[in-house]
Amino acid sequence: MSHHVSCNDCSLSPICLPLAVAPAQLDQLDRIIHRGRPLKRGDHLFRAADGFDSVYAVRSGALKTYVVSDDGEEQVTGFYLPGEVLGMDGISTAHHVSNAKALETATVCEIPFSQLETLSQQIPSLQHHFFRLMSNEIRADRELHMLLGKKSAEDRVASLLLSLSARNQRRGLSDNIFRLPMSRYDIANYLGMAVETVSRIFTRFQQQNWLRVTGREIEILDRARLCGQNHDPALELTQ
Amino acid sequence: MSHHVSCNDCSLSPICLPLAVAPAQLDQLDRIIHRGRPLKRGDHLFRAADGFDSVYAVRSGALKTYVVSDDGEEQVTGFYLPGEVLGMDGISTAHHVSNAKALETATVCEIPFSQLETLSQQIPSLQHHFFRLMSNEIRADRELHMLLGKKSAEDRVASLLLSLSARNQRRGLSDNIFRLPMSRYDIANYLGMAVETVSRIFTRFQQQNWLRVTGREIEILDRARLCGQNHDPALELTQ
DNA sequence: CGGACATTTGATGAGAATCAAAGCTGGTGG
DNA sequence: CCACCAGCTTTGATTCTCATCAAATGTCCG
Repeated sequence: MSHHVSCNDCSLSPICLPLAVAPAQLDQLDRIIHRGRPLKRGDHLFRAADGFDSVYAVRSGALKTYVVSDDGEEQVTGFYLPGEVLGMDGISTAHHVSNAKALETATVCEIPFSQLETLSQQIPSLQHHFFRLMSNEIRADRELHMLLGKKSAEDRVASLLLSLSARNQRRGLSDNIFRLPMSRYDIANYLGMAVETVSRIFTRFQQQNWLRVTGREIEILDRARLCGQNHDPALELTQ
Repeated sequence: MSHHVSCNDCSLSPICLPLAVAPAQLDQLDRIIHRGRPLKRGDHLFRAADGFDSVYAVRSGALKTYVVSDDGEEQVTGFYLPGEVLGMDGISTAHHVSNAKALETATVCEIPFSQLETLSQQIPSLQHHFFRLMSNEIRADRELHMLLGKKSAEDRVASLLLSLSARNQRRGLSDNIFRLPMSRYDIANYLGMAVETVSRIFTRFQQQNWLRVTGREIEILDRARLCGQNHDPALELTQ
């Protein structure tokens, strides 16, 4: 029980699980949470086929999840930043179905799921919040489905950048200047494209002055264009 | 309260929500469920931006869900067959985020969500089952992510056929001969490809004797090949 | 029977993957 | 503290899968 920071002291509590729990009951939640030692870049938090016991909230750093197909291909399925919860895809199978790997030094809070279920029986708002969390994950997946099914490579990259931007803002950080925790490979894989294409798109965005890119440092210069993208036929004529 | 069939009498109960509820408590679940009048092909069960009140279990027929992007493009996000639950993506937003439309005459059971939450407080196995249902949806989305991100058009079509086959089997129907409830357009849209490509792939599968296709009637002739797909380089040489 | 829509087939083209190779970076150890 | 190396990133050339365009055919339903 080394790194004992209670939810009370955690700066993420307004956007993390405590959000759903009245101050009077926060201790109950706090008691079931384990704070692990930091993960180093490349360390696995869990692997597919590990028994499923817990979900995890990111406290610092960043992780990715990925699945591996029968023929050995990896598919990055998500990026997780501080305040976000991962591991929920294992609930239905008693074992994890994806792998979770630290993209950089990271700390997580472990939340044993059966205890969380018990606690949810006593705290309706916690049950509700957890349903919402999972629902949110499903909703995001629907949007991703649209992105992968219907959108161009440029749209996909823009969309990921805007998502990261919004999530930074949610944590009270700058939404215009931030650092990508993941490699171009991870971005490409997540978005279903080749690394080279991601790289070229960063270059193109930069030439158009929509973005300033220095390695993994990103500055968004023209959010409107990045949102709208170039699909508006009227727009194209005026350029 | 017209079409009153209780869960007790429903042939789907072994694969639907009642699966999670002890016989003694089934009445409680039964009482909160509304059985609506049948939907005709093309009718909407709900639309994005409708208030979210309920989730729905399919009793007969089939539905699709879809989202519409800012620029008006539709993306089919799922197909729902008897015994399956839809609408869970609306939990987190208080309104639905997708649209649900009947692909053919269909009946559904409406399950008011707040009552389901209350009941879940009393029946732990129901809470657990619902977590599992949502987790399952997330897991399926991860697999779809892989499909859209990494797999060829042929793989995608094969994979959808196998999924429908498995879901038919789960309902006690034939897993080799079944009818597609959706159009080629819906298949193409769901899988992120053009109608013409879907059509060509059906033709190709048929020429290889992996499949017999008559309109929407499907017969799977060579399941192994359909699963394995054509990634085996040795195989390609011999053809 | 007719018409709208669904499906199939063919020809062409575009976007992005792949192949190839040259910088760049950051972490490690001397 | 700096040099080195593996892995990351960029850029260019070529290829290929699949989208798009066009049009014929089929099918279901009123």
